[in-house]
Amino acid sequence: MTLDAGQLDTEQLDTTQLDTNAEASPKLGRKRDHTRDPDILAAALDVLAETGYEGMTMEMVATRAKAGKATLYRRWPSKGELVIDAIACMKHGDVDRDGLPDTGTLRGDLVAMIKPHTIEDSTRKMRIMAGLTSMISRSPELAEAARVAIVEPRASANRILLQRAIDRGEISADCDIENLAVVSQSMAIFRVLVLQEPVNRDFFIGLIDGVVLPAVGLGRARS
Amino acid sequence: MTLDAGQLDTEQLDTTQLDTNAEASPKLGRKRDHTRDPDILAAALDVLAETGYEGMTMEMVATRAKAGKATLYRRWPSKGELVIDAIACMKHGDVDRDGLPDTGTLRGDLVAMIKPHTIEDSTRKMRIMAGLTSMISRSPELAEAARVAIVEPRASANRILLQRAIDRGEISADCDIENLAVVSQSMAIFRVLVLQEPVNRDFFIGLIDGVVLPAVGLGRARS
DNA sequence: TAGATCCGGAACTGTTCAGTTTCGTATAGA
DNA sequence: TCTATACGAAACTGAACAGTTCCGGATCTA
Repeated sequence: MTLDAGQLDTEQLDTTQLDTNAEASPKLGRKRDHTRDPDILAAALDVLAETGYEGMTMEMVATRAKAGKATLYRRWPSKGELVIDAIACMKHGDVDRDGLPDTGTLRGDLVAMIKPHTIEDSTRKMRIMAGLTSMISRSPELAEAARVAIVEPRASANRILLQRAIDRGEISADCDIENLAVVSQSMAIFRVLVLQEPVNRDFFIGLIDGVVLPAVGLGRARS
Repeated sequence: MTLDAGQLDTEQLDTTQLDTNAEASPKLGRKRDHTRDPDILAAALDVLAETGYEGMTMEMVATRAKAGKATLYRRWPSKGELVIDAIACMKHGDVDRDGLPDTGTLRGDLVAMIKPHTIEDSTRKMRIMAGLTSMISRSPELAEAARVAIVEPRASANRILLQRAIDRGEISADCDIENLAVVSQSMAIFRVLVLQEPVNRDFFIGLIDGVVLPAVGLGRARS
């Protein structure tokens, strides 16, 4: 069993090494770039999404990244740390207020969030999440990395949209922002993980019109 | 890797064997009871909840059930089938209409569903679910078994309560029953799996008052 | 071109675990 | 009591895989 990623006292080393290597020792025969890192991390995420943590082997990651296993271990001390790093380095999408849609209505904003790109991205993240679940309960670092990289970005976007709707007087100020901000993610993970059904545009629209908007006093339950 | 449970053409054999063994061959020196089955299945669920599918070893299950590994393999052809059987044989709680609370209000009914026993049971099921996720995407039988034993009972209970509320005119008939019936489960799994936070009475009450009731036109968003 | 360094590939080690086999024992029916 | 059978325990087999080691070639600097 590989509980190894569980209790690490060395997780500090990771970032430390990264910084050090990137800046120091320019005297040598070659830049100590770790040029292959992005390829390897991307490969790790791919394999993770496809096979899950337990099904993922270092061989698979190496092969997919056209690298040698040795290269992986030169850079990360274990499979667990590689995965944590891969999650942490995920490009965690749109968090900035100004990049968010602002259509004037909550429904407009929520619907505007559903772009093909977003659905694709979301599905991939759900799959990665699914692949992580067994490990998450054993590794606090991994749980935190996943929360920051996958859950928070979308949750905080939703929080902002809801708050704007409150500010403009569109919805009541005492609605349950915290829960509502993660409803769609929860339902999406449930759908992918448990029901094995696709998460598509219709699903999200149905959620907005059937749950979120009614829950803030807009939509069908009032009409 | 143990994808074994994936494509089985023999899952019929399971129940067939059960029935056959229970009734046939009373000629022998001992009833062919498979007396140890319940202990073993219970042990399997325990280990599953604690360590997940990948972490669970046949040794653990045998030890916990005070049985030998050989006994397990005499009864089930593989680890995958044992797990499927364990899930399928789970006592899937209150599904009958008459056992459900009927307090006269939707809120009363939903709150009445939250008994300490239910929370405990729910938490255990969430953990088992968490332990299954990696395998669910590879085994349709397992996915189906989990849906029937874990998801459906509660979802259909919620559907009934919502329908009753509609019938008595308490809530609008065009509310999104299908989605609302799985909101609390989705959020609970999300909370356990991803956020690693406890699922307790307050959480469920918060969900009822902050999401479900507002979404059907009752509760804070209307008041 | 020479020297240092990084990389990919491939062979290797050790462990874990699913599944098997064997054996001594307990038990229920004749 | 005798006999057939199910059982627990323990040893065993074989495969998969994390992590290591070694080497030959590529690439950059001087």
